[in-house]
Amino acid sequence: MSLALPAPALAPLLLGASLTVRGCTGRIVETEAYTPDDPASHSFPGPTRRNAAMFGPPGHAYVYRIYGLHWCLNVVGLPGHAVLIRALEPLSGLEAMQARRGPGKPLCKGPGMLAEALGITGADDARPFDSADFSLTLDPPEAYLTGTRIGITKAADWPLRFGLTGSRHLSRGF
DNA sequence: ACTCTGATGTACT
DNA sequence: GTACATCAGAGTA
Repeated sequence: MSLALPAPALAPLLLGASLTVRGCTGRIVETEAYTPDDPASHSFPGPTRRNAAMFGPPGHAYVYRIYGLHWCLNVVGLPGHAVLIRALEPLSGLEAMQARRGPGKPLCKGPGMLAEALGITGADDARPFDSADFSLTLDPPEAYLTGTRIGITKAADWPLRFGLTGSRHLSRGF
């Protein structure tokens, strides 16, 4: 299945998918869609050095730093379209994730947390998801939740947040 | 449970 | 200088 899709179609398709990053695996339970005509999207102003991967080939990563401290992982679809991976259900490589996150901390309950748990940094920007380091196996859900995106001020009412129904691993409820 | 705030890098005005 | 696709810790209740 090609990932060359508009973000609002790709985001729910990625729910349920198994994401493996260098030996650690999690099931994607929460995503958000960002499109080129969306004022909240990094692609809105057009291509720049930072967002270059968002305009690159589909099925690659777009990784950026947020608030100076955390990394966030996206899957690129059509040019200018990307899907932010917001939460995972940890499946394997739990010890490595725990070691990177620290004892007692949630592993993948938010975009910054999952990037830290999986060891993702800016070095992974533009990395393809069919490489030795990254792999993605789709398993689209029968049903999913829709809501408004978190932590943005522009286009705050656009219903572009998606989650797996009933998951206990969402960053927040819907 | 909640609200407030500090940390910190980049891109923008 | 200001705004940010965030998280953790401290405080209040």
